[in-house]
Amino acid sequence: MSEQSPALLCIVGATATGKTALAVALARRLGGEVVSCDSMQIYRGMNIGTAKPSLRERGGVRHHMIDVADPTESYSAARYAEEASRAVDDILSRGLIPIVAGGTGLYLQALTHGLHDIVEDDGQTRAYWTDVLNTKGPQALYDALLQVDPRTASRLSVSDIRRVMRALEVHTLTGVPLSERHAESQRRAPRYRASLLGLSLERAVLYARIEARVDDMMALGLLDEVRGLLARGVPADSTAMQAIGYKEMALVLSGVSTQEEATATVKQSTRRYAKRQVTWFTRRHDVYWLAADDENLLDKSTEIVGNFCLP
RNA sequence: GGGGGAGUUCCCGAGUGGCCAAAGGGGGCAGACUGUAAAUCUGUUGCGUGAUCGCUUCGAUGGUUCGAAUCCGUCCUCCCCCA
Repeated sequence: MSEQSPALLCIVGATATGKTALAVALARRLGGEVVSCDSMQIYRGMNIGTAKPSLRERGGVRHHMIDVADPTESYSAARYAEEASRAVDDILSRGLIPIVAGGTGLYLQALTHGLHDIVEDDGQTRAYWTDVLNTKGPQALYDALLQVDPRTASRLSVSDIRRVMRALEVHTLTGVPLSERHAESQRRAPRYRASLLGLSLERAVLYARIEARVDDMMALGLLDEVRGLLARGVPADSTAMQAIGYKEMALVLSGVSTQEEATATVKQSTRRYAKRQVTWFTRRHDVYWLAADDENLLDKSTEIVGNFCLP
């Protein structure tokens, strides 16, 4: 057992701030490989709408955790943590520097700190609680949680059905309240000593970039990409099809909305998503923020990486 | 030219004399987040940094009334019908 967990450089920030480009540039300069941390770029065939870096954009740098799942599967944070850490360790073992880049906060946390121990769904538990929800309603579900795990219940809202449900599942499956499992997992040492480099952008600039990017996606044929996915049998209610840009295009294809309306919705949803990302990463106080549009971004980040991030 | 209807807070839209700074929805802003996370959820949203307080607001203006977004007059704008 090594005395301390390995250092891990992570580039975070809202969508459209240039995380990938910086990661690639740093990888080339420092001799590294990129590990994507994006819950949607993992899906094969979802390229345009996820702004998946093209081969050209990858600049000859090897990328991991992209195209690792089929859109018909539903992925998870735990699976990401598992597979991504394998990739990271592999890169380290080859003497290279892994550079994690991405905006999915939960996935990053799962990778660097781990989740509480994995709980396999036995195929019945979720069905049971879903039935309770359907027959007795959300309040009954919440009350049930209140009985077995008041601590978790108290921080959740009755209408936060997903989390209430999950907490109940965990308890049913393990007999241990989720709150206790959280506390346990927090006591464990993080898997990596993550150094976070955050790319920030003035809100108006960020939003303008987002709008331009969505227009580009439309011009590149996002609608056709979605048409192809659906034709290939990707269910409209799959996790993958909940991605911003995809669910909206699906509505266009089914005649529910016009392309103009859908495009506007995509822009709006992306702005909100970006804001949530900002909130997520701002909460962490260990992020070293840099202006994404700084002329000397690469030099500055190289310097910071040298000073703080690498052993 | 005649008849009818409508103008409400960023938007849509309730509200027909006091309990209305004004329902609800949208949007905006802020926050949360441990196996769906580009998902899901929460709070807030006229001004006065807070207020059981004050001020300004419901097309404009003038009235009625102890009191008006709500009633009356006039004007402006929009829509529909008849000519």
